[in-house]
Amino acid sequence: MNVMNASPRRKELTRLAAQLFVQEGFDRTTVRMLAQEMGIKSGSLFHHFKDKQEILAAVIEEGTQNALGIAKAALQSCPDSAEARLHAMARAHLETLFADRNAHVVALFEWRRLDPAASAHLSHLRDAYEAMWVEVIDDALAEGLIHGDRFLVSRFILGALNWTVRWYDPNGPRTPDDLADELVAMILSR
Amino acid sequence: MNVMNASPRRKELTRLAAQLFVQEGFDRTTVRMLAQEMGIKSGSLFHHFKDKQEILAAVIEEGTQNALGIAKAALQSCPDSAEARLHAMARAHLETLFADRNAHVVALFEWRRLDPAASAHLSHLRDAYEAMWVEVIDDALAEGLIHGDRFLVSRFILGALNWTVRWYDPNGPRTPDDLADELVAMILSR
DNA sequence: TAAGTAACCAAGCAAGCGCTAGTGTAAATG
DNA sequence: CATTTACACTAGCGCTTGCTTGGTTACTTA
Repeated sequence: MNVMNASPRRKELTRLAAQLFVQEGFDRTTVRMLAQEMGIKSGSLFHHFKDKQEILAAVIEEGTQNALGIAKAALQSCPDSAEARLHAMARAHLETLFADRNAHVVALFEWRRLDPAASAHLSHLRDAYEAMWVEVIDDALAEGLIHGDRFLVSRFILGALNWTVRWYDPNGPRTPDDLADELVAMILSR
Repeated sequence: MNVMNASPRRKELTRLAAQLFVQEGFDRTTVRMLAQEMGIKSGSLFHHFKDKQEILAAVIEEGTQNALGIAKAALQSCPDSAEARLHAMARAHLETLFADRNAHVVALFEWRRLDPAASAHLSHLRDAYEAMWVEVIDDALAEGLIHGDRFLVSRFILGALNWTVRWYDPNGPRTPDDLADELVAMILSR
Protein backbone atom coordinates (compact mmCIF):
# COMPACT_ATOMS: atom_id res chain seq x y z
CA MET A 1 0.00 0.00 0.00
CA ASN A 2 3.00 2.34 0.11
CA VAL A 3 4.75 4.12 -2.70
CA MET A 4 6.63 1.01 -3.71
CA ASN A 5 3.63 -1.27 -4.04
CA ALA A 6 2.83 -1.72 -7.70
CA SER A 7 0.22 -4.38 -8.37
CA PRO A 8 -0.92 -4.47 -12.00
CA ARG A 9 -4.24 -2.95 -11.02
CA ARG A 10 -2.53 -0.15 -9.16
CA LYS A 11 -0.23 0.50 -12.09
CA GLU A 12 -3.16 0.89 -14.42
CA LEU A 13 -4.91 3.23 -12.02
CA THR A 14 -1.71 5.26 -11.76
CA ARG A 15 -1.59 5.58 -15.54
CA LEU A 16 -5.16 6.85 -15.67
CA ALA A 17 -4.48 9.27 -12.84
CA ALA A 18 -1.47 10.69 -14.68
CA GLN A 19 -3.66 11.43 -17.66
CA LEU A 20 -6.23 13.28 -15.59
CA PHE A 21 -3.58 15.20 -13.66
CA VAL A 22 -2.18 16.46 -16.96
CA GLN A 23 -5.61 17.33 -18.35
CA GLU A 24 -6.93 19.14 -15.31
CA GLY A 25 -4.01 19.74 -13.01
CA PHE A 26 -3.59 17.96 -9.70
CA ASP A 27 -5.61 20.37 -7.59
CA ARG A 28 -8.56 20.43 -9.96
CA THR A 29 -8.68 16.66 -10.29
CA THR A 30 -11.14 15.41 -7.69
CA VAL A 31 -11.17 11.92 -6.25
CA ARG A 32 -14.60 11.56 -7.82
CA MET A 33 -13.18 12.30 -11.27
CA LEU A 34 -10.36 9.84 -10.70
CA ALA A 35 -12.79 7.14 -9.58
CA GLN A 36 -15.08 7.66 -12.55
CA GLU A 37 -12.17 7.44 -14.98
CA MET A 38 -11.21 4.19 -13.29
CA GLY A 39 -14.74 2.82 -13.42
CA ILE A 40 -15.20 2.62 -9.65
CA LYS A 41 -16.79 4.75 -6.93
CA SER A 42 -14.80 7.38 -5.13
CA GLY A 43 -14.74 5.47 -1.85
CA SER A 44 -13.12 2.46 -3.50
CA LEU A 45 -10.17 4.56 -4.53
CA PHE A 46 -8.87 4.55 -0.99
CA HIS A 47 -8.48 0.83 -1.03
CA HIS A 48 -5.62 1.27 -3.54
CA PHE A 49 -4.13 4.53 -2.31
CA LYS A 50 -4.11 5.84 1.22
CA ASP A 51 -4.87 9.37 0.04
CA LYS A 52 -4.81 11.62 -3.00
CA GLN A 53 -1.21 12.62 -2.37
CA GLU A 54 -0.12 9.02 -2.68
CA ILE A 55 -1.55 8.82 -6.18
CA LEU A 56 0.55 11.81 -7.16
CA ALA A 57 3.66 10.23 -5.68
CA ALA A 58 2.96 6.98 -7.54
CA VAL A 59 2.63 8.83 -10.85
CA ILE A 60 5.88 10.71 -10.40
CA GLU A 61 7.80 7.69 -9.15
CA GLU A 62 6.71 5.67 -12.15
CA GLY A 63 7.93 8.34 -14.58
CA THR A 64 11.23 8.93 -12.85
CA GLN A 65 12.06 5.24 -12.60
CA ASN A 66 11.45 4.86 -16.31
CA ALA A 67 13.66 7.83 -17.09
CA LEU A 68 16.49 6.33 -15.07
CA GLY A 69 16.16 2.95 -16.76
CA ILE A 70 16.08 4.38 -20.27
CA ALA A 71 19.05 6.66 -19.67
CA LYS A 72 21.15 3.84 -18.24
CA ALA A 73 20.32 1.56 -21.16
CA ALA A 74 21.12 4.31 -23.64
CA LEU A 75 24.54 5.00 -22.14
CA GLN A 76 25.42 1.30 -22.04
CA SER A 77 24.56 0.61 -25.66
CA CYS A 78 26.24 3.59 -27.24
CA PRO A 79 29.77 4.18 -28.61
CA ASP A 80 32.24 5.17 -25.94
CA SER A 81 32.85 8.77 -26.96
CA ALA A 82 31.82 11.97 -25.26
CA GLU A 83 29.92 13.15 -28.31
CA ALA A 84 28.02 9.87 -28.70
CA ARG A 85 27.11 9.91 -25.03
CA LEU A 86 25.83 13.46 -25.25
CA HIS A 87 23.65 12.47 -28.19
CA ALA A 88 22.48 9.38 -26.39
CA MET A 89 21.45 11.27 -23.26
CA ALA A 90 19.55 13.91 -25.22
CA ARG A 91 17.75 11.24 -27.20
CA ALA A 92 17.00 9.20 -24.10
CA HIS A 93 15.62 12.27 -22.34
CA LEU A 94 13.17 13.04 -25.11
CA GLU A 95 12.34 9.38 -25.60
CA THR A 96 11.17 8.94 -22.03
CA LEU A 97 9.62 12.42 -22.01
CA PHE A 98 7.21 11.45 -24.75
CA ALA A 99 6.87 7.72 -24.19
CA ASP A 100 5.77 8.54 -20.65
CA ARG A 101 4.59 12.04 -21.31
CA ASN A 102 1.79 12.23 -18.75
CA ALA A 103 3.94 11.08 -15.86
CA HIS A 104 6.73 13.49 -16.76
CA VAL A 105 4.47 16.48 -17.22
CA VAL A 106 3.10 15.78 -13.77
CA ALA A 107 6.61 15.42 -12.36
CA LEU A 108 7.70 18.70 -13.94
CA PHE A 109 4.69 20.81 -13.05
CA GLU A 110 3.09 19.28 -9.98
CA TRP A 111 6.16 18.39 -7.97
CA ARG A 112 5.40 21.02 -5.36
CA ARG A 113 2.15 19.32 -4.48
CA LEU A 114 4.03 16.36 -3.02
CA ASP A 115 4.13 16.21 0.75
CA PRO A 116 7.62 16.55 2.26
CA ALA A 117 8.12 12.82 2.83
CA ALA A 118 7.29 11.82 -0.72
CA SER A 119 9.26 14.74 -2.08
CA ALA A 120 12.37 13.70 -0.15
CA HIS A 121 12.10 10.12 -1.35
CA LEU A 122 11.61 11.11 -4.98
CA SER A 123 14.28 13.78 -4.90
CA HIS A 124 16.87 11.04 -4.56
CA LEU A 125 15.65 9.40 -7.72
CA ARG A 126 15.71 12.69 -9.59
CA ASP A 127 19.17 13.53 -8.29
CA ALA A 128 20.47 10.18 -9.52
CA TYR A 129 19.13 11.00 -12.95
CA GLU A 130 20.64 14.48 -13.01
CA ALA A 131 23.98 13.12 -11.88
CA MET A 132 24.14 11.09 -15.10
CA TRP A 133 23.66 14.28 -17.08
CA VAL A 134 26.33 16.18 -15.21
CA GLU A 135 28.84 13.44 -15.87
CA VAL A 136 28.15 13.38 -19.58
CA ILE A 137 28.29 17.16 -19.83
CA ASP A 138 31.54 17.29 -17.89
CA ASP A 139 33.12 14.90 -20.38
CA ALA A 140 31.86 16.93 -23.31
CA LEU A 141 33.29 20.10 -21.78
CA ALA A 142 36.63 18.43 -21.06
CA GLU A 143 36.93 17.39 -24.70
CA GLY A 144 35.96 20.84 -25.93
CA LEU A 145 32.82 19.62 -27.68
CA ILE A 146 30.86 22.34 -25.95
CA HIS A 147 31.96 25.32 -23.93
CA GLY A 148 30.75 27.34 -21.00
CA ASP A 149 30.09 26.92 -17.32
CA ARG A 150 29.20 23.32 -16.46
CA PHE A 151 26.36 24.36 -14.17
CA LEU A 152 24.80 26.79 -16.60
CA VAL A 153 25.25 24.54 -19.60
CA SER A 154 23.47 21.64 -17.97
CA ARG A 155 20.61 23.86 -16.79
CA PHE A 156 20.19 25.38 -20.22
CA ILE A 157 20.17 22.01 -21.93
CA LEU A 158 17.69 20.46 -19.52
CA GLY A 159 15.54 23.58 -19.73
CA ALA A 160 15.41 23.47 -23.50
CA LEU A 161 14.62 19.74 -23.42
CA ASN A 162 11.99 19.90 -20.69
CA TRP A 163 10.25 22.84 -22.29
CA THR A 164 9.55 20.70 -25.36
CA VAL A 165 6.53 19.22 -23.58
CA ARG A 166 4.94 22.63 -24.01
CA TRP A 167 5.12 22.80 -27.79
CA TYR A 168 6.19 19.51 -29.35
CA ASP A 169 3.54 17.76 -31.40
CA PRO A 170 4.16 14.00 -31.60
CA ASN A 171 1.92 13.84 -34.67
CA GLY A 172 4.02 16.39 -36.54
CA PRO A 173 6.82 15.60 -38.99
CA ARG A 174 9.64 15.58 -36.43
CA THR A 175 10.62 12.65 -34.21
CA PRO A 176 11.96 13.16 -30.70
CA ASP A 177 15.32 12.00 -32.05
CA ASP A 178 15.24 14.84 -34.57
CA LEU A 179 14.80 17.31 -31.75
CA ALA A 180 17.64 15.80 -29.74
CA ASP A 181 20.00 15.91 -32.71
CA GLU A 182 19.06 19.49 -33.53
CA LEU A 183 19.67 20.63 -29.99
CA VAL A 184 23.04 18.94 -29.75
CA ALA A 185 24.02 20.36 -33.14
CA MET A 186 23.02 23.81 -31.98
CA ILE A 187 25.35 23.83 -29.01
CA LEU A 188 28.34 21.87 -30.36
CA SER A 189 31.44 23.99 -30.88
CA ARG A 190 32.73 23.81 -34.43
CA MET B 1 -13.72 46.89 -13.65
CA ASN B 2 -12.50 44.94 -16.69
CA VAL B 3 -9.05 43.64 -17.48
CA MET B 4 -7.83 47.04 -18.67
CA ASN B 5 -8.84 48.98 -15.57
CA ALA B 6 -5.76 49.64 -13.52
CA SER B 7 -6.33 52.00 -10.63
CA PRO B 8 -3.34 52.28 -8.30
CA ARG B 9 -5.13 50.28 -5.66
CA ARG B 10 -5.95 47.56 -8.14
CA LYS B 11 -2.37 47.46 -9.36
CA GLU B 12 -1.11 46.95 -5.83
CA LEU B 13 -3.65 44.21 -5.21
CA THR B 14 -2.58 42.55 -8.45
CA ARG B 15 1.04 42.59 -7.32
CA LEU B 16 0.14 40.92 -4.03
CA ALA B 17 -1.98 38.36 -5.81
CA ALA B 18 0.91 37.46 -8.11
CA GLN B 19 3.07 36.75 -5.09
CA LEU B 20 0.50 34.44 -3.54
CA PHE B 21 -0.19 32.68 -6.83
CA VAL B 22 3.50 31.88 -7.10
CA GLN B 23 3.78 30.76 -3.50
CA GLU B 24 0.70 28.54 -3.42
CA GLY B 25 -0.40 28.07 -7.00
CA PHE B 26 -3.57 29.60 -8.37
CA ASP B 27 -5.93 26.81 -7.37
CA ARG B 28 -4.68 26.64 -3.81
CA THR B 29 -4.85 30.37 -3.30
CA THR B 30 -8.24 31.09 -1.77
CA VAL B 31 -10.02 34.40 -1.97
CA ARG B 32 -9.70 34.52 1.80
CA MET B 33 -5.93 34.24 1.58
CA LEU B 34 -5.83 36.94 -1.06
CA ALA B 35 -8.00 39.23 1.04
CA GLN B 36 -5.89 38.73 4.15
CA GLU B 37 -2.69 39.50 2.27
CA MET B 38 -4.36 42.67 1.05
CA GLY B 39 -5.58 43.65 4.49
CA ILE B 40 -9.27 43.47 3.62
CA LYS B 41 -12.10 40.95 4.04
CA SER B 42 -12.81 38.38 1.38
CA GLY B 43 -16.09 39.99 0.34
CA SER B 44 -14.39 43.29 -0.40
CA LEU B 45 -12.21 41.61 -2.98
CA PHE B 46 -15.12 41.46 -5.37
CA HIS B 47 -15.40 45.19 -5.41
CA HIS B 48 -12.08 45.34 -7.27
CA PHE B 49 -12.32 42.18 -9.35
CA LYS B 50 -15.45 40.55 -10.69
CA ASP B 51 -14.17 37.07 -9.84
CA LYS B 52 -11.01 35.13 -9.04
CA GLN B 53 -10.29 34.51 -12.70
CA GLU B 54 -10.08 38.22 -13.35
CA ILE B 55 -7.30 38.56 -10.78
CA LEU B 56 -5.33 35.95 -12.65
CA ALA B 57 -5.87 37.73 -15.95
CA ALA B 58 -4.75 41.02 -14.40
CA VAL B 59 -1.54 39.44 -13.11
CA ILE B 60 -0.66 37.92 -16.45
CA GLU B 61 -1.53 41.02 -18.44
CA GLU B 62 0.67 43.15 -16.23
CA GLY B 63 3.66 40.86 -16.74
CA THR B 64 3.23 40.49 -20.47
CA GLN B 65 2.83 44.22 -21.05
CA ASN B 66 6.05 44.84 -19.16
CA ALA B 67 7.88 42.21 -21.19
CA LEU B 68 6.78 43.83 -24.42
CA GLY B 69 7.85 47.27 -23.26
CA ILE B 70 11.27 46.15 -22.08
CA ALA B 71 11.99 44.16 -25.23
CA LYS B 72 11.03 47.08 -27.48
CA ALA B 73 13.19 49.48 -25.51
CA ALA B 74 16.11 47.06 -25.62
CA LEU B 75 15.96 46.66 -29.37
CA GLN B 76 15.72 50.39 -29.97
CA SER B 77 18.71 51.28 -27.87
CA CYS B 78 21.13 48.65 -29.12
CA PRO B 79 23.65 48.57 -31.97
CA ASP B 80 22.10 47.65 -35.28
CA SER B 81 23.69 44.25 -35.78
CA ALA B 82 22.11 40.80 -35.65
CA GLU B 83 24.47 39.70 -32.91
CA ALA B 84 23.82 42.75 -30.75
CA ARG B 85 20.08 42.31 -31.17
CA LEU B 86 20.27 38.67 -30.18
CA HIS B 87 22.15 39.62 -27.05
CA ALA B 88 19.72 42.42 -26.32
CA MET B 89 16.68 40.17 -26.60
CA ALA B 90 18.16 37.50 -24.36
CA ARG B 91 19.10 40.11 -21.77
CA ALA B 92 15.73 41.79 -21.98
CA HIS B 93 13.97 38.47 -21.55
CA LEU B 94 15.82 37.65 -18.36
CA GLU B 95 15.59 41.22 -17.12
CA THR B 96 11.79 41.23 -17.24
CA LEU B 97 11.65 37.63 -16.07
CA PHE B 98 13.30 38.54 -12.79
CA ALA B 99 12.23 42.14 -12.38
CA ASP B 100 8.65 40.92 -12.64
CA ARG B 101 9.27 37.38 -11.58
CA ASN B 102 5.97 36.66 -9.89
CA ALA B 103 3.84 37.80 -12.79
CA HIS B 104 5.91 35.81 -15.27
CA VAL B 105 5.94 32.64 -13.24
CA VAL B 106 2.17 32.88 -13.08
CA ALA B 107 1.98 33.52 -16.83
CA LEU B 108 4.20 30.53 -17.55
CA PHE B 109 2.63 28.02 -15.20
CA GLU B 110 -0.97 29.09 -14.63
CA TRP B 111 -1.93 30.15 -18.13
CA ARG B 112 -4.30 27.23 -18.52
CA ARG B 113 -6.42 28.47 -15.64
CA LEU B 114 -7.50 31.49 -17.68
CA ASP B 115 -11.02 31.33 -19.03
CA PRO B 116 -11.22 31.24 -22.85
CA ALA B 117 -12.04 34.94 -23.24
CA ALA B 118 -9.10 36.15 -21.17
CA SER B 119 -6.82 33.59 -22.78
CA ALA B 120 -7.72 34.82 -26.27
CA HIS B 121 -7.11 38.41 -25.32
CA LEU B 122 -3.77 37.71 -23.70
CA SER B 123 -2.61 35.36 -26.45
CA HIS B 124 -2.39 38.35 -28.75
CA LEU B 125 -0.02 40.09 -26.40
CA ARG B 126 2.11 37.01 -26.08
CA ASP B 127 2.17 36.46 -29.83
CA ALA B 128 3.36 40.01 -30.36
CA TYR B 129 6.22 39.33 -27.99
CA GLU B 130 7.20 36.07 -29.63
CA ALA B 131 7.10 37.70 -33.05
CA MET B 132 9.92 39.99 -31.92
CA TRP B 133 11.99 36.94 -31.05
CA VAL B 134 11.34 35.21 -34.33
CA GLU B 135 12.49 38.27 -36.24
CA VAL B 136 15.73 38.55 -34.30
CA ILE B 137 16.44 34.84 -34.66
CA ASP B 138 15.75 34.91 -38.38
CA ASP B 139 18.32 37.65 -38.80
CA ALA B 140 20.87 35.74 -36.76
CA LEU B 141 20.29 32.64 -38.88
CA ALA B 142 20.54 34.62 -42.12
CA GLU B 143 23.92 35.96 -41.07
CA GLY B 144 25.15 32.54 -40.01
CA LEU B 145 25.58 33.55 -36.37
CA ILE B 146 23.63 30.50 -35.33
CA HIS B 147 22.45 27.51 -37.30
CA GLY B 148 19.53 25.13 -37.35
CA ASP B 149 15.81 25.19 -37.96
CA ARG B 150 14.30 28.59 -37.12
CA PHE B 151 11.32 27.06 -35.36
CA LEU B 152 13.36 24.67 -33.26
CA VAL B 153 16.06 27.18 -32.45
CA SER B 154 13.59 29.73 -31.12
CA ARG B 155 11.79 27.10 -29.04
CA PHE B 156 15.02 25.82 -27.56
CA ILE B 157 16.23 29.31 -26.69
CA LEU B 158 12.97 30.36 -25.09
CA GLY B 159 12.79 27.04 -23.26
CA ALA B 160 16.26 27.45 -21.82
CA LEU B 161 15.49 31.04 -20.81
CA ASN B 162 12.07 30.36 -19.31
CA TRP B 163 13.32 27.38 -17.36
CA THR B 164 15.73 29.65 -15.47
CA VAL B 165 12.86 30.64 -13.17
CA ARG B 166 13.11 27.13 -11.79
CA TRP B 167 16.73 27.29 -10.68
CA TYR B 168 18.17 30.78 -10.88
CA ASP B 169 19.00 32.39 -7.56
CA PRO B 170 18.97 36.20 -7.76
CA ASN B 171 21.07 36.34 -4.59
CA GLY B 172 23.79 34.20 -6.11
CA PRO B 173 26.95 35.49 -7.81
CA ARG B 174 25.50 35.64 -11.34
CA THR B 175 23.43 38.45 -12.78
CA PRO B 176 20.65 37.83 -15.29
CA ASP B 177 22.91 39.47 -17.87
CA ASP B 178 25.56 36.84 -17.15
CA LEU B 179 23.06 34.13 -17.91
CA ALA B 180 21.96 35.78 -21.14
CA ASP B 181 25.53 36.17 -22.33
CA GLU B 182 26.41 32.58 -21.45
CA LEU B 183 23.44 31.23 -23.34
CA VAL B 184 24.16 33.27 -26.44
CA ALA B 185 27.81 32.25 -26.29
CA MET B 186 26.78 28.63 -26.03
CA ILE B 187 24.79 28.64 -29.23
CA LEU B 188 26.84 31.03 -31.40
CA SER B 189 28.62 29.30 -34.27
CA ARG B 190 32.35 29.92 -34.30
C1' DT C 1 -24.75 70.87 2.15
C1' DA C 2 -26.68 67.36 -0.60
C1' DA C 3 -25.59 63.71 -3.78
C1' DG C 4 -22.61 60.51 -5.54
C1' DT C 5 -19.03 57.19 -5.39
C1' DA C 6 -15.25 54.18 -3.98
C1' DA C 7 -13.95 51.11 -0.54
C1' DC C 8 -15.00 48.22 2.81
C1' DC C 9 -17.51 44.79 6.20
C1' DA C 10 -20.41 41.00 8.49
C1' DA C 11 -22.92 37.10 7.58
C1' DG C 12 -23.81 33.31 5.20
C1' DC C 13 -25.43 30.24 1.09
C1' DA C 14 -24.99 26.42 -2.06
C1' DA C 15 -21.86 23.47 -3.91
C1' DG C 16 -18.09 20.69 -3.85
C1' DC C 17 -14.15 18.80 -1.45
C1' DG C 18 -11.15 14.70 0.66
C1' DC C 19 -11.95 11.09 3.23
C1' DT C 20 -14.23 7.51 6.58
C1' DA C 21 -17.23 3.90 8.31
C1' DG C 22 -19.48 -0.03 7.72
C1' DT C 23 -21.02 -3.67 4.56
C1' DG C 24 -21.30 -7.15 0.67
C1' DT C 25 -19.18 -10.61 -2.23
C1' DA C 26 -16.33 -13.58 -4.81
C1' DA C 27 -11.93 -15.73 -5.08
C1' DA C 28 -7.80 -17.51 -2.81
C1' DT C 29 -5.85 -19.86 1.19
C1' DG C 30 -5.41 -22.72 5.57
C1' DC D 1 -15.11 -26.26 5.26
C1' DA D 2 -13.74 -22.06 7.62
C1' DT D 3 -11.13 -18.03 7.14
C1' DT D 4 -8.82 -14.50 5.02
C1' DT D 5 -7.96 -11.33 1.38
C1' DA D 6 -8.95 -8.19 -2.41
C1' DC D 7 -12.01 -5.20 -4.22
C1' DA D 8 -16.01 -2.82 -4.54
C1' DC D 9 -20.22 -0.49 -2.73
C1' DT D 10 -23.50 3.09 -0.11
C1' DA D 11 -23.98 6.88 2.66
C1' DG D 12 -22.54 10.78 4.48
C1' DC D 13 -19.52 13.78 7.80
C1' DG D 14 -17.05 17.88 8.51
C1' DC D 15 -15.01 21.33 6.20
C1' DT D 16 -13.69 24.79 2.63
C1' DT D 17 -14.69 26.91 -1.52
C1' DG D 18 -16.03 31.08 -4.60
C1' DC D 19 -19.18 34.30 -4.41
C1' DT D 20 -23.55 37.18 -2.98
C1' DT D 21 -26.26 40.21 -0.27
C1' DG D 22 -27.34 44.23 2.14
C1' DG D 23 -25.50 47.67 4.46
C1' DT D 24 -21.86 51.19 6.53
C1' DT D 25 -18.19 54.64 6.28
C1' DA D 26 -15.24 58.25 4.30
C1' DC D 27 -14.17 61.17 0.81
C1' DT D 28 -15.15 63.95 -3.37
C1' DT D 29 -17.82 66.87 -6.18
C1' DA D 30 -21.97 69.90 -7.71
